[in-house]
Amino acid sequence: MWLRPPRASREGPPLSQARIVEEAVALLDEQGIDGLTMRRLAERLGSGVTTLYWHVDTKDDVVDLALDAVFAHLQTPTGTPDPTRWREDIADLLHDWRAAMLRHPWSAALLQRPTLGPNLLARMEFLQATLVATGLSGARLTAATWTLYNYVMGATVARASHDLSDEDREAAQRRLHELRDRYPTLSAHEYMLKDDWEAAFTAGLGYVLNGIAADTGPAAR
Amino acid sequence: MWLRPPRASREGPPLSQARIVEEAVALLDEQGIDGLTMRRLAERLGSGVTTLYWHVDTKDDVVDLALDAVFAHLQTPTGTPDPTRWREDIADLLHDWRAAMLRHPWSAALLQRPTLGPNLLARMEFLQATLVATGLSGARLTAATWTLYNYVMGATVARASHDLSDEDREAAQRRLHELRDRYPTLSAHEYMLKDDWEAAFTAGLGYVLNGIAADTGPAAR
DNA sequence: ACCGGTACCGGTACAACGTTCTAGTGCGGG
DNA sequence: CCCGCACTAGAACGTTGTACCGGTACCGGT
Repeated sequence: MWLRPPRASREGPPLSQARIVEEAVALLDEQGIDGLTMRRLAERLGSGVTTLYWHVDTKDDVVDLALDAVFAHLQTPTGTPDPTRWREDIADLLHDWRAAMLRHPWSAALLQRPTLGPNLLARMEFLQATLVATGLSGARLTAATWTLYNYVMGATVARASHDLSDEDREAAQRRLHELRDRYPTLSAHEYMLKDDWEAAFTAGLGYVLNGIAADTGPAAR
Repeated sequence: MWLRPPRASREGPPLSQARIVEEAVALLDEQGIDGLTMRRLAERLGSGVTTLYWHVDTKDDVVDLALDAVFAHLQTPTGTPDPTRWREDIADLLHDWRAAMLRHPWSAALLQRPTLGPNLLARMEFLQATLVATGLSGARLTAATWTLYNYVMGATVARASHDLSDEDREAAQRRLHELRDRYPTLSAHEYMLKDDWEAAFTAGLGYVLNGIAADTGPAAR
Protein backbone atom coordinates (compact mmCIF):
# COMPACT_ATOMS: atom_id res chain seq x y z
CA MET A 1 0.00 0.00 0.00
CA TRP A 2 2.21 2.76 1.27
CA LEU A 3 5.88 2.60 0.45
CA ARG A 4 5.10 1.95 -3.15
CA PRO A 5 7.58 3.86 -5.35
CA PRO A 6 6.82 7.57 -5.58
CA ARG A 7 5.83 7.30 -9.25
CA ALA A 8 8.52 9.63 -10.56
CA SER A 9 6.03 12.47 -10.83
CA ARG A 10 6.36 13.92 -14.32
CA GLU A 11 10.04 14.40 -14.73
CA GLY A 12 11.28 16.03 -17.89
CA PRO A 13 9.14 17.31 -20.71
CA PRO A 14 6.09 15.21 -21.45
CA LEU A 15 6.52 12.70 -24.19
CA SER A 16 5.64 13.97 -27.63
CA GLN A 17 5.86 12.76 -31.16
CA ALA A 18 8.69 15.18 -31.81
CA ARG A 19 10.73 13.82 -28.90
CA ILE A 20 10.12 10.27 -30.04
CA VAL A 21 11.29 10.98 -33.57
CA GLU A 22 14.34 12.85 -32.36
CA GLU A 23 15.39 9.97 -30.17
CA ALA A 24 14.61 7.48 -32.93
CA VAL A 25 17.02 9.27 -35.24
CA ALA A 26 19.70 9.21 -32.57
CA LEU A 27 19.12 5.52 -31.97
CA LEU A 28 19.24 4.76 -35.68
CA ASP A 29 22.47 6.69 -36.00
CA GLU A 30 24.05 4.68 -33.22
CA GLN A 31 22.72 1.21 -33.86
CA GLY A 32 21.44 1.12 -37.41
CA ILE A 33 18.15 -0.07 -38.69
CA ASP A 34 18.10 -3.29 -36.66
CA GLY A 35 18.87 -1.39 -33.50
CA LEU A 36 15.61 0.49 -33.63
CA THR A 37 13.25 -1.29 -31.29
CA MET A 38 10.21 0.05 -29.60
CA ARG A 39 11.53 -1.27 -26.30
CA ARG A 40 14.96 0.31 -26.69
CA LEU A 41 13.40 3.53 -27.83
CA ALA A 42 11.12 3.66 -24.82
CA GLU A 43 13.99 2.90 -22.49
CA ARG A 44 16.04 5.80 -23.86
CA LEU A 45 13.07 8.10 -23.46
CA GLY A 46 12.53 6.90 -19.91
CA SER A 47 9.01 5.83 -20.66
CA GLY A 48 7.08 2.61 -20.88
CA VAL A 49 7.03 0.77 -24.16
CA THR A 50 3.34 1.02 -24.68
CA THR A 51 3.31 4.70 -23.94
CA LEU A 52 4.84 5.26 -27.34
CA TYR A 53 1.69 3.95 -28.90
CA TRP A 54 -0.28 6.86 -27.56
CA HIS A 55 1.72 9.24 -29.73
CA VAL A 56 2.27 6.99 -32.70
CA ASP A 57 0.13 4.36 -34.37
CA THR A 58 2.78 1.90 -35.35
CA LYS A 59 6.51 1.45 -35.61
CA ASP A 60 6.39 2.19 -39.31
CA ASP A 61 5.15 5.66 -38.45
CA VAL A 62 8.26 6.23 -36.41
CA VAL A 63 10.40 5.10 -39.31
CA ASP A 64 8.61 7.32 -41.82
CA LEU A 65 8.91 10.32 -39.55
CA ALA A 66 12.56 9.64 -38.86
CA LEU A 67 13.26 9.42 -42.56
CA ASP A 68 11.68 12.76 -43.31
CA ALA A 69 13.48 14.27 -40.33
CA VAL A 70 16.77 13.56 -42.06
CA PHE A 71 15.85 16.17 -44.64
CA ALA A 72 14.65 18.77 -42.18
CA HIS A 73 17.88 20.63 -41.60
CA LEU A 74 18.11 22.44 -44.90
CA GLN A 75 15.96 25.40 -45.69
CA THR A 76 15.69 24.95 -49.43
CA PRO A 77 15.89 28.35 -51.09
CA THR A 78 12.54 29.72 -52.10
CA GLY A 79 11.63 32.48 -54.50
CA THR A 80 11.81 32.29 -58.25
CA PRO A 81 14.89 30.42 -59.38
CA ASP A 82 17.52 32.10 -61.51
CA PRO A 83 17.67 30.30 -64.87
CA THR A 84 21.27 31.29 -65.49
CA ARG A 85 22.38 29.54 -62.36
CA TRP A 86 20.35 26.37 -62.72
CA ARG A 87 23.32 24.06 -62.96
CA GLU A 88 24.91 25.35 -59.78
CA ASP A 89 21.61 25.45 -57.93
CA ILE A 90 20.75 21.89 -58.82
CA ALA A 91 24.25 20.66 -58.10
CA ASP A 92 24.13 22.30 -54.68
CA LEU A 93 20.76 20.82 -53.92
CA LEU A 94 21.78 17.31 -54.89
CA HIS A 95 25.09 17.44 -53.09
CA ASP A 96 23.32 18.49 -49.95
CA TRP A 97 20.66 15.86 -50.46
CA ARG A 98 23.22 13.13 -50.71
CA ALA A 99 25.23 14.48 -47.79
CA ALA A 100 22.16 14.52 -45.58
CA MET A 101 21.48 10.89 -46.29
CA LEU A 102 25.06 9.77 -45.86
CA ARG A 103 25.12 11.46 -42.48
CA HIS A 104 22.40 8.95 -41.54
CA PRO A 105 23.31 5.87 -43.56
CA TRP A 106 20.26 3.89 -42.47
CA SER A 107 18.10 6.29 -44.47
CA ALA A 108 19.23 4.84 -47.78
CA ALA A 109 17.67 1.54 -46.83
CA LEU A 110 14.30 3.16 -46.22
CA LEU A 111 13.66 4.57 -49.65
CA GLN A 112 11.27 1.77 -50.42
CA ARG A 113 8.48 4.11 -49.39
CA PRO A 114 7.39 6.87 -51.72
CA THR A 115 8.73 10.39 -51.46
CA LEU A 116 5.88 12.07 -49.64
CA GLY A 117 7.23 13.65 -46.48
CA PRO A 118 7.05 17.43 -46.40
CA ASN A 119 10.78 17.97 -46.40
CA LEU A 120 11.34 15.67 -49.31
CA LEU A 121 8.54 17.33 -51.22
CA ALA A 122 10.07 20.73 -50.61
CA ARG A 123 13.29 19.57 -52.22
CA MET A 124 11.42 18.11 -55.12
CA GLU A 125 9.56 21.36 -55.57
CA PHE A 126 12.78 23.31 -55.76
CA LEU A 127 14.29 20.84 -58.19
CA GLN A 128 11.37 20.88 -60.56
CA ALA A 129 10.87 24.65 -60.33
CA THR A 130 14.48 25.19 -61.32
CA LEU A 131 14.07 22.92 -64.31
CA VAL A 132 10.90 24.70 -65.35
CA ALA A 133 12.81 27.96 -65.31
CA THR A 134 15.20 26.55 -67.90
CA GLY A 135 12.31 26.12 -70.28
CA LEU A 136 11.59 22.43 -69.83
CA SER A 137 8.00 21.20 -69.73
CA GLY A 138 5.86 18.19 -70.42
CA ALA A 139 7.53 14.85 -70.96
CA ARG A 140 11.00 16.38 -71.10
CA LEU A 141 10.45 18.01 -67.72
CA THR A 142 9.31 14.74 -66.21
CA ALA A 143 12.27 12.90 -67.65
CA ALA A 144 14.75 15.47 -66.40
CA THR A 145 13.24 15.61 -62.93
CA TRP A 146 13.28 11.89 -62.45
CA THR A 147 16.65 11.40 -64.03
CA LEU A 148 18.16 13.68 -61.43
CA TYR A 149 16.17 12.12 -58.63
CA ASN A 150 17.14 8.64 -59.77
CA TYR A 151 20.77 9.61 -59.96
CA VAL A 152 21.01 10.99 -56.42
CA MET A 153 19.10 8.12 -54.96
CA GLY A 154 21.11 5.54 -56.83
CA ALA A 155 24.38 7.19 -55.96
CA THR A 156 23.45 7.40 -52.31
CA VAL A 157 22.20 3.86 -52.03
CA ALA A 158 25.25 2.56 -53.87
CA ARG A 159 27.57 4.58 -51.71
CA ALA A 160 25.93 3.48 -48.49
CA SER A 161 25.85 -0.17 -49.45
CA HIS A 162 29.42 -0.33 -50.75
CA ASP A 163 30.86 1.29 -47.70
CA LEU A 164 32.89 -1.69 -46.59
CA SER A 165 35.80 -1.84 -44.23
CA ASP A 166 39.23 -1.68 -45.81
CA GLU A 167 39.84 -5.37 -45.20
CA ASP A 168 36.55 -6.36 -46.76
CA ARG A 169 37.26 -4.23 -49.77
CA GLU A 170 40.68 -5.67 -50.28
CA ALA A 171 39.38 -9.19 -49.79
CA ALA A 172 36.72 -8.56 -52.42
CA GLN A 173 39.23 -7.19 -54.89
CA ARG A 174 41.50 -10.18 -54.24
CA ARG A 175 38.66 -12.52 -55.08
CA LEU A 176 38.09 -10.59 -58.27
CA HIS A 177 41.71 -11.15 -59.19
CA GLU A 178 41.36 -14.85 -58.59
CA LEU A 179 38.40 -14.90 -60.92
CA ARG A 180 40.09 -12.74 -63.49
CA ASP A 181 39.12 -15.15 -66.24
CA ARG A 182 35.50 -14.38 -65.63
CA TYR A 183 35.87 -10.71 -64.75
CA PRO A 184 38.90 -9.46 -66.66
CA THR A 185 37.84 -5.85 -66.82
CA LEU A 186 36.69 -5.52 -63.24
CA SER A 187 39.86 -7.20 -62.12
CA ALA A 188 42.14 -5.00 -64.20
CA HIS A 189 40.50 -1.71 -63.30
CA GLU A 190 40.29 -2.31 -59.57
CA TYR A 191 36.56 -2.20 -59.47
CA MET A 192 36.42 -2.69 -55.72
CA LEU A 193 39.17 -0.31 -54.70
CA LYS A 194 37.69 2.94 -55.78
CA ASP A 195 37.33 5.22 -52.83
CA ASP A 196 36.92 8.72 -54.13
CA TRP A 197 33.15 8.61 -54.13
CA GLU A 198 32.85 12.33 -53.91
CA ALA A 199 34.70 12.95 -57.17
CA ALA A 200 32.81 10.17 -58.93
CA PHE A 201 29.52 11.63 -57.80
CA THR A 202 30.42 15.10 -59.02
CA ALA A 203 31.69 13.83 -62.36
CA GLY A 204 28.61 11.70 -62.90
CA LEU A 205 26.35 14.58 -62.01
CA GLY A 206 28.21 16.58 -64.62
CA TYR A 207 27.37 13.95 -67.23
CA VAL A 208 23.72 14.01 -66.31
CA LEU A 209 23.50 17.80 -66.32
CA ASN A 210 25.30 18.00 -69.65
CA GLY A 211 22.86 15.54 -71.12
CA ILE A 212 19.92 17.57 -69.84
CA ALA A 213 21.44 20.90 -70.86
CA ALA A 214 21.39 19.84 -74.51
CA ASP A 215 17.63 19.64 -74.20
CA THR A 216 16.83 22.92 -72.45
CA GLY A 217 15.67 26.16 -73.96
CA PRO A 218 18.21 28.77 -75.03
CA ALA A 219 17.48 30.91 -71.97
CA ALA A 220 19.40 28.42 -69.86
CA ARG A 221 22.50 28.40 -72.00
CA MET B 1 5.69 -48.62 -30.48
CA TRP B 2 4.23 -50.11 -33.59
CA LEU B 3 1.63 -48.07 -35.45
CA ARG B 4 3.86 -45.06 -35.44
CA PRO B 5 3.64 -43.19 -38.77
CA PRO B 6 5.79 -44.73 -41.48
CA ARG B 7 8.13 -41.72 -41.49
CA ALA B 8 7.42 -40.62 -45.06
CA SER B 9 10.68 -42.18 -46.27
CA ARG B 10 12.47 -39.57 -48.35
CA GLU B 11 9.87 -38.34 -50.73
CA GLY B 12 10.88 -35.94 -53.45
CA PRO B 13 14.36 -34.70 -54.12
CA PRO B 14 16.47 -34.14 -51.04
CA LEU B 15 16.51 -30.59 -49.82
CA SER B 16 19.27 -28.51 -51.29
CA GLN B 17 20.37 -24.91 -51.21
CA ALA B 18 19.17 -24.49 -54.78
CA ARG B 19 15.67 -25.72 -53.94
CA ILE B 20 15.53 -23.44 -50.93
CA VAL B 21 16.50 -20.39 -52.93
CA GLU B 22 14.05 -21.23 -55.70
CA GLU B 23 11.20 -21.52 -53.26
CA ALA B 24 12.31 -18.38 -51.44
CA VAL B 25 12.05 -16.41 -54.67
CA ALA B 26 8.58 -17.78 -55.30
CA LEU B 27 7.53 -16.92 -51.77
CA LEU B 28 8.95 -13.42 -52.05
CA ASP B 29 7.12 -12.91 -55.33
CA GLU B 30 3.84 -13.91 -53.75
CA GLN B 31 4.06 -12.34 -50.33
CA GLY B 32 6.76 -9.72 -50.49
CA ILE B 33 9.66 -9.19 -48.16
CA ASP B 34 7.65 -9.55 -44.97
CA GLY B 35 6.14 -12.79 -46.20
CA LEU B 36 9.49 -14.52 -46.20
CA THR B 37 9.68 -16.50 -43.01
CA MET B 38 11.81 -19.48 -42.27
CA ARG B 39 8.74 -21.31 -41.04
CA ARG B 40 6.66 -20.54 -44.10
CA LEU B 41 9.55 -21.42 -46.33
CA ALA B 42 10.02 -24.76 -44.62
CA GLU B 43 6.33 -25.50 -44.84
CA ARG B 44 6.29 -24.93 -48.59
CA LEU B 45 9.29 -27.19 -48.99
CA GLY B 46 7.65 -29.84 -46.86
CA SER B 47 10.51 -29.87 -44.42
CA GLY B 48 11.12 -28.97 -40.82
CA VAL B 49 12.08 -25.43 -40.02
CA THR B 50 15.41 -26.21 -38.56
CA THR B 51 16.34 -28.44 -41.43
CA LEU B 52 16.86 -25.33 -43.51
CA TYR B 53 19.72 -24.42 -41.26
CA TRP B 54 21.67 -27.42 -42.42
CA HIS B 55 21.86 -25.95 -45.93
CA VAL B 56 22.08 -22.31 -44.99
CA ASP B 57 23.75 -20.47 -42.16
CA THR B 58 21.22 -17.74 -41.58
CA LYS B 59 18.16 -16.16 -43.07
CA ASP B 60 20.26 -13.37 -44.52
CA ASP B 61 22.02 -15.97 -46.64
CA VAL B 62 18.70 -16.94 -48.14
CA VAL B 63 17.98 -13.32 -48.92
CA ASP B 64 21.37 -12.71 -50.50
CA LEU B 65 21.06 -15.80 -52.65
CA ALA B 66 17.53 -14.93 -53.67
CA LEU B 67 18.65 -11.48 -54.71
CA ASP B 68 21.41 -12.77 -56.93
CA ALA B 69 19.03 -15.34 -58.38
CA VAL B 70 16.93 -12.51 -59.77
CA PHE B 71 19.78 -11.74 -62.15
CA ALA B 72 20.44 -15.31 -63.18
CA HIS B 73 18.15 -15.54 -66.16
CA LEU B 74 20.15 -13.45 -68.58
CA GLN B 75 23.26 -14.76 -70.25
CA THR B 76 25.13 -11.49 -70.60
CA PRO B 77 26.85 -11.43 -73.95
CA THR B 78 30.54 -12.26 -73.72
CA GLY B 79 33.35 -11.69 -76.16
CA THR B 80 34.95 -8.40 -77.00
CA PRO B 81 32.39 -5.62 -77.16
CA ASP B 82 31.82 -3.70 -80.36
CA PRO B 83 32.73 -0.04 -79.71
CA THR B 84 30.43 1.26 -82.42
CA ARG B 85 27.44 -0.28 -80.74
CA TRP B 86 28.22 0.69 -77.18
CA ARG B 87 25.14 2.84 -76.73
CA GLU B 88 22.74 0.14 -77.84
CA ASP B 89 24.57 -2.56 -75.90
CA ILE B 90 24.51 -0.60 -72.70
CA ALA B 91 20.91 0.47 -73.17
CA ASP B 92 19.89 -3.15 -73.70
CA LEU B 93 21.79 -4.27 -70.65
CA LEU B 94 20.29 -1.64 -68.40
CA HIS B 95 16.76 -2.12 -69.69
CA ASP B 96 17.03 -5.80 -68.96
CA TRP B 97 18.58 -5.14 -65.61
CA ARG B 98 15.72 -2.92 -64.60
CA ALA B 99 13.13 -5.30 -65.99
CA ALA B 100 14.57 -8.20 -64.03
CA MET B 101 14.26 -6.27 -60.80
CA LEU B 102 10.77 -5.01 -61.50
CA ARG B 103 9.68 -8.57 -62.15
CA HIS B 104 10.60 -9.17 -58.50
CA PRO B 105 9.79 -5.88 -56.82
CA TRP B 106 11.09 -6.95 -53.43
CA SER B 107 14.59 -6.97 -54.88
CA ALA B 108 14.78 -3.18 -54.97
CA ALA B 109 14.51 -3.09 -51.20
CA LEU B 110 17.50 -5.37 -50.80
CA LEU B 111 20.13 -3.28 -52.50
CA GLN B 112 21.52 -2.25 -49.16
CA ARG B 113 24.07 -5.03 -49.55
CA PRO B 114 26.99 -4.59 -51.91
CA THR B 115 26.96 -5.88 -55.45
CA LEU B 116 28.96 -9.02 -55.07
CA GLY B 117 26.88 -11.94 -56.30
CA PRO B 118 28.22 -13.67 -59.41
CA ASN B 119 25.34 -12.68 -61.64
CA LEU B 120 25.54 -9.05 -60.66
CA LEU B 121 29.29 -9.07 -61.16
CA ALA B 122 28.86 -10.54 -64.64
CA ARG B 123 26.65 -7.62 -65.58
CA MET B 124 29.06 -5.15 -64.13
CA GLU B 125 31.87 -6.77 -66.07
CA PHE B 126 29.99 -6.38 -69.33
CA LEU B 127 29.12 -2.79 -68.54
CA GLN B 128 32.64 -1.76 -67.73
CA ALA B 129 34.17 -3.72 -70.61
CA THR B 130 31.90 -1.92 -73.05
CA LEU B 131 32.93 1.43 -71.64
CA VAL B 132 36.60 0.51 -71.85
CA ALA B 133 36.09 -0.27 -75.52
CA THR B 134 34.93 3.29 -76.09
CA GLY B 135 38.27 4.54 -74.91
CA LEU B 136 37.45 5.48 -71.34
CA SER B 137 39.90 4.73 -68.56
CA GLY B 138 40.97 5.89 -65.14
CA ALA B 139 38.78 8.29 -63.25
CA ARG B 140 36.52 8.91 -66.24
CA LEU B 141 35.88 5.19 -66.57
CA THR B 142 35.01 4.93 -62.91
CA ALA B 143 32.68 7.89 -63.12
CA ALA B 144 30.90 6.57 -66.19
CA THR B 145 30.51 3.08 -64.76
CA TRP B 146 29.03 4.25 -61.52
CA THR B 147 26.88 6.91 -63.11
CA LEU B 148 25.15 4.24 -65.15
CA TYR B 149 24.92 1.88 -62.21
CA ASN B 150 23.52 4.63 -60.01
CA TYR B 151 20.99 5.58 -62.61
CA VAL B 152 19.54 2.10 -63.07
CA MET B 153 19.45 1.46 -59.37
CA GLY B 154 17.86 4.78 -58.62
CA ALA B 155 15.33 4.41 -61.37
CA THR B 156 14.39 0.94 -60.24
CA VAL B 157 14.13 1.79 -56.58
CA ALA B 158 12.10 4.90 -57.38
CA ARG B 159 9.83 2.99 -59.69
CA ALA B 160 9.26 0.19 -57.22
CA SER B 161 8.59 2.53 -54.33
CA HIS B 162 6.27 4.87 -56.21
CA ASP B 163 4.15 2.09 -57.56
CA LEU B 164 1.00 3.10 -55.73
CA SER B 165 -2.54 2.12 -56.44
CA ASP B 166 -4.54 4.51 -58.60
CA GLU B 167 -6.53 5.76 -55.62
CA ASP B 168 -3.43 6.42 -53.58
CA ARG B 169 -1.84 8.27 -56.45
CA GLU B 170 -4.86 10.45 -56.98
CA ALA B 171 -5.20 11.10 -53.27
CA ALA B 172 -1.56 12.16 -53.15
CA GLN B 173 -1.95 14.50 -56.10
CA ARG B 174 -5.09 15.95 -54.53
CA ARG B 175 -3.15 16.71 -51.37
CA LEU B 176 -0.51 18.43 -53.48
CA HIS B 177 -3.19 20.62 -54.97
CA GLU B 178 -4.44 21.56 -51.53
CA LEU B 179 -0.92 22.56 -50.61
CA ARG B 180 -0.34 24.40 -53.86
CA ASP B 181 0.97 27.41 -51.99
CA ARG B 182 3.89 25.40 -50.76
CA TYR B 183 4.38 23.22 -53.84
CA PRO B 184 3.25 25.31 -56.80
CA THR B 185 5.37 23.56 -59.39
CA LEU B 186 4.68 20.02 -58.27
CA SER B 187 1.02 20.84 -58.11
CA ALA B 188 0.90 22.41 -61.57
CA HIS B 189 2.86 19.70 -63.34
CA GLU B 190 1.03 16.75 -61.85
CA TYR B 191 4.07 15.38 -60.12
CA MET B 192 2.20 12.39 -58.75
CA LEU B 193 0.27 11.42 -61.84
CA LYS B 194 3.07 10.45 -64.14
CA ASP B 195 2.67 6.87 -65.20
CA ASP B 196 4.80 6.36 -68.26
CA TRP B 197 7.78 5.15 -66.35
CA GLU B 198 9.16 3.29 -69.30
CA ALA B 199 9.44 6.39 -71.47
CA ALA B 200 10.90 8.42 -68.64
CA PHE B 201 13.50 5.76 -68.01
CA THR B 202 14.50 5.63 -71.66
CA ALA B 203 14.66 9.40 -71.99
CA GLY B 204 16.73 9.74 -68.83
CA LEU B 205 19.09 7.03 -69.97
CA GLY B 206 19.50 9.00 -73.18
CA TYR B 207 20.56 12.05 -71.16
CA VAL B 208 23.11 10.05 -69.24
CA LEU B 209 24.53 8.38 -72.33
CA ASN B 210 24.74 11.70 -74.14
CA GLY B 211 26.63 13.16 -71.25
CA ILE B 212 29.07 10.27 -71.24
CA ALA B 213 29.42 10.24 -75.02
CA ALA B 214 30.85 13.74 -74.96
CA ASP B 215 33.69 12.33 -72.89
CA THR B 216 34.63 9.20 -74.87
CA GLY B 217 37.36 8.78 -77.41
CA PRO B 218 36.67 9.38 -81.11
CA ALA B 219 36.49 5.62 -81.82
CA ALA B 220 33.12 5.51 -80.12
CA ARG B 221 31.56 8.35 -82.07
C1' DA C 1 26.90 -59.69 -41.49
C1' DC C 2 28.01 -56.07 -38.61
C1' DC C 3 30.00 -51.38 -37.36
C1' DG C 4 30.80 -46.66 -37.44
C1' DG C 5 30.72 -42.39 -39.47
C1' DT C 6 28.84 -38.88 -42.40
C1' DA C 7 24.94 -36.46 -44.24
C1' DC C 8 20.76 -34.99 -43.28
C1' DC C 9 16.34 -34.24 -40.63
C1' DG C 10 13.27 -32.04 -37.21
C1' DG C 11 11.08 -31.33 -32.34
C1' DT C 12 11.64 -28.37 -28.45
C1' DA C 13 12.99 -24.24 -26.48
C1' DC C 14 14.38 -19.40 -25.83
C1' DA C 15 14.90 -14.61 -26.13
C1' DA C 16 13.33 -10.75 -28.54
C1' DC C 17 10.03 -8.46 -31.17
C1' DG C 18 5.39 -5.47 -32.44
C1' DT C 19 1.17 -4.73 -30.72
C1' DT C 20 -3.46 -5.05 -28.03
C1' DC C 21 -5.94 -4.94 -23.76
C1' DT C 22 -6.74 -3.08 -19.68
C1' DA C 23 -5.97 -0.57 -15.60
C1' DG C 24 -4.39 3.01 -13.91
C1' DT C 25 -2.66 8.44 -12.53
C1' DG C 26 -2.68 13.48 -12.28
C1' DC C 27 -4.82 17.75 -13.60
C1' DG C 28 -8.06 21.42 -15.24
C1' DG C 29 -12.92 22.94 -15.64
C1' DG C 30 -17.70 22.67 -14.12
C1' DC D 1 -15.92 17.96 -5.05
C1' DC D 2 -15.61 15.26 -8.87
C1' DC D 3 -15.91 14.16 -13.73
C1' DG D 4 -13.46 13.43 -17.78
C1' DC D 5 -9.48 14.10 -20.54
C1' DA D 6 -4.53 13.51 -21.56
C1' DC D 7 -1.37 10.52 -20.79
C1' DT D 8 1.23 6.42 -18.72
C1' DA D 9 2.35 1.60 -18.30
C1' DG D 10 2.07 -3.61 -16.78
C1' DA D 11 0.78 -8.02 -18.48
C1' DA D 12 0.08 -10.85 -22.10
C1' DC D 13 -0.30 -12.80 -26.96
C1' DG D 14 1.34 -14.37 -31.17
C1' DT D 15 5.26 -14.48 -34.23
C1' DT D 16 9.92 -14.26 -35.39
C1' DG D 17 15.19 -16.11 -36.02
C1' DT D 18 18.03 -19.42 -34.30
C1' DA D 19 20.75 -22.89 -30.87
C1' DC D 20 20.68 -27.34 -29.01
C1' DC D 21 20.31 -32.01 -29.38
C1' DG D 22 18.53 -36.37 -30.32
C1' DG D 23 17.49 -38.78 -34.06
C1' DT D 24 17.42 -41.69 -39.02
C1' DA D 25 19.12 -43.26 -43.63
C1' DC D 26 22.82 -44.68 -46.14
C1' DC D 27 27.62 -46.12 -47.43
C1' DG D 28 32.32 -47.93 -47.26
C1' DG D 29 35.29 -50.98 -44.75
C1' DT D 30 36.15 -55.14 -42.38
